[in-house]
Amino acid sequence: MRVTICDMADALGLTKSTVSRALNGYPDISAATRLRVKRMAEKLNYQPLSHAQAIKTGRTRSLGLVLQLSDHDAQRPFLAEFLAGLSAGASMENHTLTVASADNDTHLIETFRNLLRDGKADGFVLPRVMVDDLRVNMFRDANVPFVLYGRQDNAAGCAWFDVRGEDAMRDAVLHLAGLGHRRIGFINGGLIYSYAGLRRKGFMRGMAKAGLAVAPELVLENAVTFDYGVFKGAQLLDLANPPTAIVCAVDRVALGVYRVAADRGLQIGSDLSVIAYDGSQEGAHARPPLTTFSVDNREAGVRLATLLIRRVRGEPAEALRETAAATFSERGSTGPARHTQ
Amino acid sequence: MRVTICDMADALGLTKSTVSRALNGYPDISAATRLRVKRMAEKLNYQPLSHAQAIKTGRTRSLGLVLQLSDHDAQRPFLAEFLAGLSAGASMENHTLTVASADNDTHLIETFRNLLRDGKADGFVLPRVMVDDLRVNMFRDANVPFVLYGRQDNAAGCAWFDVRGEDAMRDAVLHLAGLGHRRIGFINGGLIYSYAGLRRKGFMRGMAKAGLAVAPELVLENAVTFDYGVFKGAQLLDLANPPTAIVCAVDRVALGVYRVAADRGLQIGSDLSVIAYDGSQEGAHARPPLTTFSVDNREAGVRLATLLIRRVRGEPAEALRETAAATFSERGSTGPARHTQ
DNA sequence: GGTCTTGCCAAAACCGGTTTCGGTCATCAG
DNA sequence: CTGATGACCGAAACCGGTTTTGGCAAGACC
Repeated sequence: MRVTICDMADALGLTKSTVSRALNGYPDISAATRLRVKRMAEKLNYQPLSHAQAIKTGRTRSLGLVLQLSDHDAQRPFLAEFLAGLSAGASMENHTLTVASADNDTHLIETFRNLLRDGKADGFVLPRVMVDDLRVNMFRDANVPFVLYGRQDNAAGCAWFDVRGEDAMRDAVLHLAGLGHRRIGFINGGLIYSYAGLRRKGFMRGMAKAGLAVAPELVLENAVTFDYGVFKGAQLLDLANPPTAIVCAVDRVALGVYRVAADRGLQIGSDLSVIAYDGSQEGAHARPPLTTFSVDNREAGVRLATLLIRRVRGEPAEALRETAAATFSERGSTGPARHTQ
Repeated sequence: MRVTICDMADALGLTKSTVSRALNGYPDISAATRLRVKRMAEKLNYQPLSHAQAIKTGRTRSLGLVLQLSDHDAQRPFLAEFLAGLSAGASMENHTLTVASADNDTHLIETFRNLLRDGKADGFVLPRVMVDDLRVNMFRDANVPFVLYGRQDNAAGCAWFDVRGEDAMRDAVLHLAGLGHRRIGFINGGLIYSYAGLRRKGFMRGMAKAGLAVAPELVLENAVTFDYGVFKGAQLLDLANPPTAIVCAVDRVALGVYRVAADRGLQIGSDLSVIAYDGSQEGAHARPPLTTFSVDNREAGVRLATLLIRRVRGEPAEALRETAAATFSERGSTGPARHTQ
């Protein structure tokens, strides 16, 4: 049987109200009693029943995550790691993770509303932040705690964790420039996502730092899948003066570029250098293995969970913002530029 | 504000006890009153607060899923679809999905226990069923509702949904035999998992049905990843009399075989035929696209959720068993046998 | 030495439900 | 006409917590 607050009260010779207030840090409990209660809780392994608390407090110690199915599947391979991190971070603070899904926008807000109304989530983790994000606007107005995996220009009320993709893109350019590449192409991700703007900026900064001019025809946008990689890659390689290296904002797109290169008889690594971003398994198994910037999605999950819990507990959003660096995984898809034109 | 049972009672001129019993189908409520109450619930959009109910009933209308991180990552690409199905199936019956994770076996049972003790899950979905499964033994003894994604020999008390991998393996063999292949290799998945035995049996049945003898050196086991595919694939192709076709129990392994074939200058589809199982994206993007048996993991999630809910509601496990067929996705990695030796 | 705080805890109400226990009324048999 | 029977619903207790209110004793103040 579970040990209840009444068991605690009996064991201590106190009333349950005193036990409750001792555990919740009310000021009218003497330090001695508080300590005695906490010790006993430890000893009996007492954990208040979250949904019994919830009926008064409204909070169930659970974090919400809603998967958007309409979303292209680029995120999916990373989902397991991300979830593992989220649930691990949550359970560190005795929270749990509630996962729901929605297939379109109306269903999405309905799902959020139901989870909130039924107290299934005290706050939400919002992955794949968009430039103009429905969810952010909703929660900001409704004063619901949330934390972003990604950043937002309209930052008021937003807590977040993000990996600095812009730095990765910059470093990718610098790495390629160091190998002698001067015509470097860029295939960006989906412009609706907030990461895309950052990564383009990073690419630009890298080019500037390397003293290279950006040829507008070498900068493409909105590629998020393998098929888009094929399409945009062809666009670049079919230019009269094609790039000798391509930076992709997303691993899968780079694999599309691999395909195009193969079709044209180009060897990745010698004829064409490619650097991408994500650190996916598929990239590691590609041939040659894809040089990329790896993102630790598990750690991201852990960070996001702890940030969200602190947010739920009332800390201001502005104090809950973290970023981390991606780690460069040099694997073999880059090489020195053939001809420095 | 939420509408509570008291609001309902007021609106109806009844007491909350009557409202509660009417909604829960107690027999001492007249049909007329019951109808009136249900109509009003509809009208006011009344939903009992699950954690308020839980404090008496012990059930929160939530399904549990614990991710095992120690597990190799073969399942991960499918996780998103699977989760989407689970949460969709759950929400169809007004349930939610609680996801946790564990990195080893002791942590695993502790995680399950905590979720149960805190009423975070009324029952569990158990993916990746093993031949000798700790979780199954635990829950069977403790009388905790659960449902398997996979089957169990020791079937007592087990409800399940599964895709008939054995039929797929059989059909794979028959397809290859139809193309003239006579030396057909088989690379099975992890023997600790219950699916492996079934798939081997399916392969054997296919061979028998095609009138082909099984060469023991052509049947390998325990390959679950790309790297294993490389290893076992090499083992087969380095034989003095190598197979002209290989059936793989897992897509990723087939991709390893692709690699080995490429290293030996063999064209997949003409020099070597390959059929696998899973229906992964990576397989579809491989070159040539991998012929495989696709599994609808989303649908599996939906089915499992509904089965588990019925199990929680008290239906006997034996009545809650379903299987489905995988769908053959012919994509280009098979071809007629070169030489019928 | 009486009153006024203050510190500390008990008592009781409450949260939104479920469940047990009675009580009323119509019906029906004797 | 009376007593028993059932159908139906209200009253109240309960679940495991939180929060408000109340009260007592010790110390501070004048």
